[in-house]
Amino acid sequence: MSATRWLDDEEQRAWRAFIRMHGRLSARLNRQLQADSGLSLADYEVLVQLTDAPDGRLRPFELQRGLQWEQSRLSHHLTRMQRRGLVAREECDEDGRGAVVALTDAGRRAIVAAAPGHVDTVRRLFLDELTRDQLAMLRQVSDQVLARLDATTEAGG
Amino acid sequence: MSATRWLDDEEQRAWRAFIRMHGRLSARLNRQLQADSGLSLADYEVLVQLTDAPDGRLRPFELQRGLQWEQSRLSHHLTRMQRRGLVAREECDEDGRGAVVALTDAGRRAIVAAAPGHVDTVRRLFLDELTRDQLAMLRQVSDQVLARLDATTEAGG
DNA sequence: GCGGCCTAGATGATGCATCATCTACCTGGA
DNA sequence: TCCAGGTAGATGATGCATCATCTAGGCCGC
Repeated sequence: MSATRWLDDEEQRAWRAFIRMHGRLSARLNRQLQADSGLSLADYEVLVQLTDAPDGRLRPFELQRGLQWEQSRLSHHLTRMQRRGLVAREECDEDGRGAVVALTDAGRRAIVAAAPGHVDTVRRLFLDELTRDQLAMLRQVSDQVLARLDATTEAGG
Repeated sequence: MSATRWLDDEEQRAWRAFIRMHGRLSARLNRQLQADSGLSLADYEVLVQLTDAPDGRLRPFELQRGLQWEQSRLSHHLTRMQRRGLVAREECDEDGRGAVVALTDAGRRAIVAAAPGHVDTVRRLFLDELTRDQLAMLRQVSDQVLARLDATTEAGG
């Protein structure tokens, strides 16, 4: 490796501010969700995916693609959500290896109850703080970085 | 609460892209650090703070302010780092309640070894992807949101 | 129709994050 | 001087994230 190019002042500040902002924001969102509806942000995201799916049913690997989670994280998380009655696991007819995850009534009720407060908090703490231009740029930046992440394999990075 | 203002299309996309980008980016950074130097991102940040401190020593509450972590997270984390020999806990002369966290030689060696690869990865996966304007915008947005987070108490939010 | 390889998913171990709670010490006022 | 409240920090329990590994069924060429 050649000599390290350390971060200059502006890079340093931007990078640290970004990391810290995300950390604190997600902590707050988590706390609000947890306190008001007993769901974690992770639960919420799983439930959103299932709600958007026809019949409230998805194969775990579809869920995985939608969430971009690690497979084992998803599997463990589903186990916990199943234990709490938010989702159910069913057998899959088309593929003997597979499973189907189904939103339960309790799961549907939970997300319906949680959504307004969560959306409101996202607005108050984040979206309302940004101009429309800033929002567009943020999306642009996020998409660029995501493309970069997709493009680089684990090797070296 | 009044009727929920749901997210419009652009808000939805920007918000989700942002969340996903951060999640995947930090996962990659963590893996790289872990694989190449056996440190987590959290370890790294603690070590950075200590390295920047005079004499490699800080009170836990100073560390906490620098990192903006929860107190108990920090305490647990220090316990683990202490067990691995990266930091040491000492008694505090000025304040009988307090402690002092000191960077050990092993800790110093660990971060010196880890830094180049980490900085390089941050560049390759993130900074190099952004224009200078985008970087400035990101910092601006992060600071705005952080100010918002500071301004709102836990109550309601 | 069976050997190798792939994909779908579960699981045990371990480290991490958070919550609630606890101890010990400091500080200011009656 | 003593007690009330506040600050510094540690700790046990619990849920979460990741790694390595495992099972089982699908798929393909021979």
